This record gives sequence, C-alpha cells and structure tokens, in this order.
Amino acid sequence: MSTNMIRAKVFKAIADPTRLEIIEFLKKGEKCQCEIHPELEKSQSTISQHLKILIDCGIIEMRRDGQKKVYSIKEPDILQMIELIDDLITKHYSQFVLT
Amino acid sequence: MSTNMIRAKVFKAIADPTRLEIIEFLKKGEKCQCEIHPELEKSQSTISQHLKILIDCGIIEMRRDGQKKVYSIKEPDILQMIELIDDLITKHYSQFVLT
DNA sequence: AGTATATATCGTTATATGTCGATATATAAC
DNA sequence: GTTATATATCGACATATAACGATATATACT
Repeated sequence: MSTNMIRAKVFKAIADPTRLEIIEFLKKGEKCQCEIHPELEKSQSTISQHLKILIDCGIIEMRRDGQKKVYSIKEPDILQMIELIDDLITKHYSQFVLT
Repeated sequence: MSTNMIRAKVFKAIADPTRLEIIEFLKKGEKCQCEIHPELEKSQSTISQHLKILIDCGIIEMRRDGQKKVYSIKEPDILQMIELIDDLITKHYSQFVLT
C-alpha cells in the first residue's frame, strides 16, 4: 500500500461528522460507549463501528472497566489537526466574503 | 451546516490518495493541469474534478496562464497536517510491532 | 445457572465517491 | 474564422461509506 493510500485512510477516519463529534466529546475526558451513543443520538451499533475505525488508526484507545469499555484520545495531535482545519476554514470563508 | 460537517468536508477533500498525490506534486512548484494528469497517470477528466475539490475548500489555488490553468498550494498548513498524519502513522505502526 | 447491562457483528439499505469516455467550452495561434 | 490545445461538464458505472435493527457475545451480579 502506497504512502498516500495509508495517509488517505487515516484522513478518512477523521473525515466524518460523527467521528469528529466523538473526538470532541472525548476531549472532556474518557467516556464509555454507553455514554457516547446517547450523547450523540446515534444507535449503539453505529457508535460501536465508528469507535472501531478511530481505534484502528490509532487516534483513540480503549480500556476495559468491568462491563464497560472506556475510550479516550490516544493521539492529542489530532486536536492540533482540527485546529489547523479550523484555521483553513476561517481563512477560506473570510476570503469568500471579501471577493 | 454544523461545524463538524464543515470540518468533515475539508478533511474529506484531503482524504484521497489521488488528491494527496496532487498536493505532493504541487510541492515542487506550480503546475498546469496538463502536467498533472500525465504525471499521475489518471484521465484529464479525473484530475480536473479532483482539482476542483481542492480549490473549493481552499487548499490550492489557480491562475490562468494563456490556454493553461496553473495550480499551486494556497494553504501551506496542509503540508504540516500531512506531517502530523505521518507522525501518527509511524507511532501506530511501531506500536503494532512492539505489541 | 440465570438475568441484566454493555458491546460487537451481521445483513440490508441509501447515499456518496472515484473513475472514465464522450462531449462541450475556452483560449491561443494561424 | 479555423484549427489545435487545454480544461470543464455530463452520464454512467462500480465501489465505498454511513446508518440501522436484529442478533450474538461478553462481563457482572445474584
């Protein structure tokens, strides 16, 4: 698999509104899946699959806590990436206004 | 449109191997479309559409030069984001090796 | 062992995405 | 104006993705 295919896979893992919501929610601290899916108003099944995608590319991590599985941000650089995207969005939109 | 939907849209714009190849090619300097599609071995139609996506989210920009349209990286932060992704990939894979 | 809670997986569906060939449009050169 | 080159758009197709309900599995508690 080429470098850019791997890169694309990781970017794709981030490039979804629901997964970005999960990342934002985990900024508040570690959360179990049973807290995440009611918060985001998505089915348990859906959240389970999104969490798997984020784990598989190393963005979040999981530990068991009894019956629960508790998720947290593993790679804080992800937050920096979201800030960079926000900067880009701000610049792009302000340019739209100006032109 | 929610913040995370906009963020997702921009991340999606980056999250494609062909578009990442375009970005890499443009690191060498500005290029016209007629240089890009033979280099990447994709159809002119395909490259045209990818360039539009990158322009629409403000990652690259275009200027006309006679018959040609010349493209360049508008937002160098994109390169920093790719570096962050590469770090994440490196960490994730090395962890796999260790465990 | 039996029940309750939490999570994972399966099968299905709707929509989005990437790609191409064919064609349309735009600019330059003659 | 005609021709050549460069780019954009259209229509079609294959594949990927996101979502869900239903069901299976795993853990904890009696």
